[in-house]
Amino acid sequence: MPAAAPAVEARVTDLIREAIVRGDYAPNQRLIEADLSESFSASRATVRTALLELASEGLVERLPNKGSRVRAISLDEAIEILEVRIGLEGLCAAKTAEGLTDAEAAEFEGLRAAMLAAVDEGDLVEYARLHQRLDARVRELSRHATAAGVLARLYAQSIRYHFKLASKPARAKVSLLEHVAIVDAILARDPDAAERAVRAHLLSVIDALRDLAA
Amino acid sequence: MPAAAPAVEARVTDLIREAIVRGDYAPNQRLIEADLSESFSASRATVRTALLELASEGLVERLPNKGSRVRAISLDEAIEILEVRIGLEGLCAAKTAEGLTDAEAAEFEGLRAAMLAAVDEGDLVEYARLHQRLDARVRELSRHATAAGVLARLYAQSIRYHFKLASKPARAKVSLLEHVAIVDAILARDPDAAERAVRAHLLSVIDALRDLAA
DNA sequence: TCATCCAAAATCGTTGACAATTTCTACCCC
DNA sequence: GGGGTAGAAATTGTCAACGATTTTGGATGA
Repeated sequence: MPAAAPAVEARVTDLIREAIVRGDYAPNQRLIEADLSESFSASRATVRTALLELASEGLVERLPNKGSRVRAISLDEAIEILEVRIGLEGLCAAKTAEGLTDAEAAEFEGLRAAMLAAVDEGDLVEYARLHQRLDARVRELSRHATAAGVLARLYAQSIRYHFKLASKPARAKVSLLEHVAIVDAILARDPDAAERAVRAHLLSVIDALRDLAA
Repeated sequence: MPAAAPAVEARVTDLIREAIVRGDYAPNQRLIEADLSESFSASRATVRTALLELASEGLVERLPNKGSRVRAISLDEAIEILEVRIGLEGLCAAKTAEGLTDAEAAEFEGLRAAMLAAVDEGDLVEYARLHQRLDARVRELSRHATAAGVLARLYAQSIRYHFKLASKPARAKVSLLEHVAIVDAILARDPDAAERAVRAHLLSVIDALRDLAA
């Protein structure tokens, strides 16, 4: 049996999603089915399916009989997404703190040390990678499929704003302290403190985003 | 122009969704494209698109090369959904309390009176209708499209459990008090109190659901 | 009896073509 | 010259057919 090639459909969806997230297609740019069909050498129906899927993820906007376009996330929407994330990531952090195993605790200690080192060395890219990994692990270890699923979607939508924030050096120091507080609360196995720490962090991100716009 | 007939695609999606929510198709029942195609007299491609859409809403489960089935929401999942709703509905209630106009306040006072009357008369069906309307209005008036969108999806998924709870007469009295508390907090234009009231209510629903299973 | 294998049926995935709708363009009339 | 209009071009929506994959049922042999 040849190494189980993934369905074309799923593959095309991923390719288009990556292209959007990477910024190959500008916000509000029209996505014409026939063009994508040629670009990715897939049938138009396959592309159509992919666009449908991406529309449900919030990355693409579909107007009946008028085609698809890359959905532009406004600053207001980005803030809305962060507000929703307060509730969801707070929940995940609390659950993670509640059910933390010793092995998981060790992993978080490692991440905390690595984040501190990265910021100390001024390596913003590495720090961004690490704190994304921290967020992802908190979501996974919460074992809360519903919250994790919703968060994954929201995250993809607002990725553009993540880049903008991550490029501000002054932001890293604030962000670091907040993330350390989150890790500390989880390591203390204190669900309430973890939820509060997440809330504080995301409120701070909202403020930073507002400043960025002003 | 003739009253803008909706696209067949959207119509079929709605029909299948209603059939699932109404319970015409049992959980885990296989949904065969060819059969649905005949039932709704639409092409298989249209049905396929509809199933894809419903899968993204969480109502249908799609296994690659193995077809679609009505997704069965386990009790654990229903509880997860309620946990997520705490964060989201709490947010909506806070926003609604924050920006409440006098006209909206009058509407909530009317709903509160109607709910009290319905439970007093033992009309459980009317009470269920009213408190669903209350929830919906809180979502709408929060003007938080992101939270409202996520909530709409989660609500459709867990509708089966709503029915189960709504049919317990003893539950109505508890539920009524909690909803009155929510309305009171909103009318007082106190965001924090509204969020706490929503949290208390949903935690109580989680308990009730656990009892139901035991 | 039971496990194994193979063929046939059922079902999904993909494609190309056609129909319906929207958008663009050139033209005409005022 | 401006505005509206008919027709053409571009694009999406729908369909039926073909190919690929999975499941089913029964025949075979130990």
